[in-house]
Amino acid sequence: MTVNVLVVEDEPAILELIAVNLEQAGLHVLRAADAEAALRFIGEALPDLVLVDWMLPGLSGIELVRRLRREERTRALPLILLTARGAEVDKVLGLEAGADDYVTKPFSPRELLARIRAVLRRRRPEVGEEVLEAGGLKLDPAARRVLAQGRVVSLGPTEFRLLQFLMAHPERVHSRGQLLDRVWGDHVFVEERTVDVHVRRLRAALEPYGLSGLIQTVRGAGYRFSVQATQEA
Amino acid sequence: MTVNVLVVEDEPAILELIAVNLEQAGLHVLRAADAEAALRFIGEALPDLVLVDWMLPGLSGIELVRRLRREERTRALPLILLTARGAEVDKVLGLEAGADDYVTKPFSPRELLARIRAVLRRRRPEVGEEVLEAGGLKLDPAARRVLAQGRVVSLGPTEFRLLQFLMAHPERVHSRGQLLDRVWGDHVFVEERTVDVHVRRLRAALEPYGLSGLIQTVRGAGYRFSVQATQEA
DNA sequence: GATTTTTGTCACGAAACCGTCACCATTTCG
DNA sequence: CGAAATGGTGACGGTTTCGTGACAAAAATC
Repeated sequence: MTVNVLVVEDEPAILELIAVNLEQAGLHVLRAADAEAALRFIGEALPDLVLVDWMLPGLSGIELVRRLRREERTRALPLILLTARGAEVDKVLGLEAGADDYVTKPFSPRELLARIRAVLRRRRPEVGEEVLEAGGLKLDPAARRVLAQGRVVSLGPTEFRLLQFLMAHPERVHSRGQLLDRVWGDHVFVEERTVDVHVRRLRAALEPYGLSGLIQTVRGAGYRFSVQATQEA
Repeated sequence: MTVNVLVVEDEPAILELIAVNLEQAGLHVLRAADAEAALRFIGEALPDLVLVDWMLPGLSGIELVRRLRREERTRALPLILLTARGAEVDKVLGLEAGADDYVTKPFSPRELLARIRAVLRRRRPEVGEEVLEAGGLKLDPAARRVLAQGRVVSLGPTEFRLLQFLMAHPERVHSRGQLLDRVWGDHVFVEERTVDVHVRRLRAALEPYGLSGLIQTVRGAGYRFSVQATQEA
């Protein structure tokens, strides 16, 4: 899960300083020297977060923030403003314009990273929060807990996500490729057979509770979560 | 220090009337036409006070109040409800939902301002005044005291707040990031692993009283306060 | 101002988890 | 029937994650 951060800063030295720090922390850094370039970048692909310097040639940082907040597509884009000194006015203006946070220069790399993390996690996902219940199984995403016949089932993170996806799309065959995309993520490179192993682990975890046959193999196609029995005689 | 007031009102004329009055009194006014917009505003930056109209399109004012009171972050946010006429039912409902005060339309600017000042003066002491009790534990925020099986447990301030938050939101996994935001505060920058250490200290403090397993680790996700046992088989 | 408590960070080790492979059983099809 | 394809299964090394004890800085207390 790489995080893309767009840094908008006209001073090359500072830009590189920031970029190196962020990249050391495992973030992927996109660079823009002014607001126009930033807008072009964002127009092509939405980054996960934008770091904007307050003072920019041409369109100022605060104007950039306002522009981004006006557009529907970029309204929820996390923004952090870099303000020069402890100019209180700027901070207030910046936050009012719609920035999620501000960092005053000079700043420590740690502070910057901490703020970035804070802003990134503040976005509330709220997707897939509903409790799934089927065939004697109850999966609660908020509690990250699975109950089989009312008893707690211990699952690893991947098995949990796999079961969650299968239960969310029951009575439907999913190919190994689809499962890799939806459960592991589109960008990961793992063998398709890995899915088999996780299915096996999932089955093994459910089997002690008398729940077998819920996850069915469809030869040549993939796997399916089904409450209905598959008796074909 | 300027006071930010968020006014939630769908009638543009009334909204402007209120806004002009408040701004003349030196307050800074943020405007929202409905509850959804208000939630977005509040999500970005907490105002000092929120003025909510009772009648709103979509999510009603009272629903907005309830939502805000449910969330830990906005629990202490001062709220004033604008009710139509002297409908006694509405007043009671509004106050029960968690509003700090109500103002009936039509109102004089002086009255509104007076109420605002009054509410701001007696700002809520702290989040969560209620006594929490679960799994042999009893946490009293007012007394800042925790009882385990009736005996006093000695906890540091941070451990206390951590336990309070966990007990206030039980049976739910909280990531280290969320815990940092809500126990330490959004603008505190500490390592995520610090949460681990405090959880350990909390566990160590509870363990002498035979209370273990209350704070559970969910690998790859975070921690959970749960009364249900995790023992399988 | 000195002592005690609290707090954040780190290093280390244990445990859990993951991806891959080899091997075997079963099915499919020439 | 035999070969190829497909999926189940157990095991193994590498990585990630978490618990734990120690330590120094900061804060509170006396």
